[in-house]
Amino acid sequence: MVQTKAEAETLRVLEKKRSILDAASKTFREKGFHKTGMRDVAARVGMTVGNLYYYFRNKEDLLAFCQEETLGRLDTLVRRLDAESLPAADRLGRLIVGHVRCLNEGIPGTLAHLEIPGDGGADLRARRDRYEASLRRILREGVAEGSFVPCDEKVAAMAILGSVNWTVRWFRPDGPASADEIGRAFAGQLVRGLLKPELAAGIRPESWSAPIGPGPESTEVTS
Amino acid sequence: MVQTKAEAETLRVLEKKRSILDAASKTFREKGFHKTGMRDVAARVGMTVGNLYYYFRNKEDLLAFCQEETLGRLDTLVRRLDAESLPAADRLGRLIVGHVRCLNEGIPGTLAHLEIPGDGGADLRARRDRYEASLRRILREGVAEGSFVPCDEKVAAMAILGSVNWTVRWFRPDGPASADEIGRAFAGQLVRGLLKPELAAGIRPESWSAPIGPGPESTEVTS
DNA sequence: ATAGGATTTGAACCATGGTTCAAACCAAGG
DNA sequence: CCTTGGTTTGAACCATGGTTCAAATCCTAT
Repeated sequence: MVQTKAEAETLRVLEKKRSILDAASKTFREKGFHKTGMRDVAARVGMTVGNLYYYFRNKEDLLAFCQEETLGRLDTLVRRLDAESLPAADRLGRLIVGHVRCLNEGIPGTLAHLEIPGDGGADLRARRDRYEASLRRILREGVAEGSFVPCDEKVAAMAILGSVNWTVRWFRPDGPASADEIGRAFAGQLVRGLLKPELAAGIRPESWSAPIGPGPESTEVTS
Repeated sequence: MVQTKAEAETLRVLEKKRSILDAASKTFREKGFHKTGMRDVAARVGMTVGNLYYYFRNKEDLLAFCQEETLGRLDTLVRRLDAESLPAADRLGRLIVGHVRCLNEGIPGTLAHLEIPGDGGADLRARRDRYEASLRRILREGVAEGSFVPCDEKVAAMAILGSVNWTVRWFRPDGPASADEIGRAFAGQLVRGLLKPELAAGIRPESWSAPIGPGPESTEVTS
């Protein structure tokens, strides 16, 4: 039972870390990363500044874990899409809806994706690159299978990423439209922009509203 | 001739201000606004820190003028488009190409458009809103004239703005593609996403490469 | 209960970087 | 010349905010 005890300890700590990350994430989103002080985050969780540093090495770490969270969700999203083999248009549509939801939905809606990771974020950059590669692959396959209009998948990918990432700049949970609705609207518009005109009439953005799982359990919150 | 003398004085100052703004703009773009110090800007123009404050009140002012510069270009772009009455698809295409070029082309390619203006930037926010309103109007007219698929012009506008504004995050002048090429690719993709499928085959993004004038002379660089 | 480690505190530390300022400099004009 | 006002300097000022730390507190095991 030594294991259980140790794990109980760890769980307590893990929950604390998670609550801190929640507070940090929200505050980052509300005030922006630079305008957010450690003291702000501390106040939000109801602890003191110094105590934060018992759980996280520094501010950048806080940001890094937030980004990791989001990237984790995006990862599972991609993995899930790869599992079921759908035509490129549907996969892209689902990816876009899922992406918008990952960034804007749920409690720890993370703005962090916008911030540029510091030097310590080489790992994060790599994961982000991998995600972008997945997106480009979908586009390439769409062109290959003849449903997408021929185009430079790199540029097309940036257009799509711009649209979806930009949402964190203006989307508000209490606004008139939900993240899911925004996502479907975006997906319809963006997929239609890639599809060959004769196929464009057949898309059904309503069906692209994939369920978003919480981040993978495997997300390590170990500093 | 007293006027001439006074104006000569002013011109000297104006040039100095412009060179400072150039340096600031470039450095902001390279290192980001927050990572850029006044000392960096000063070093770039070849003057000392304190001297900057003889020409500009503070750092935020520097940012404000950079944004004003870009907004000025976008303004003239819109005005020019309104002059010649084209179908909505062509106007939107030209707007997109022009926007991408405004943000990424030429010497003072300004990243500032991304940064969120502080309290002093109410004026800037208003101008930006006006620009976005113009974009939405084009979309609305496109829907009205029956060439665009029915959609929420507000959401569609955000998708477009996201794509084009995001370019400042990844576009590099020495990269493989020019701002104009990127702009045309974006325009093709984004316009096609809005057009009714039966019309989508007829678009010519090549023709949307509008000439970009320098910012309007009326741009006041008076602090 | 009590020792020992985990946790929390609050204050202080300190680098960064925006900003100020008085003195020096450098024209032109008288 | 020498005065005047626009310009430049370099150092210092100082608030902000991330970070550290020794002491206090709490929890758990023996």
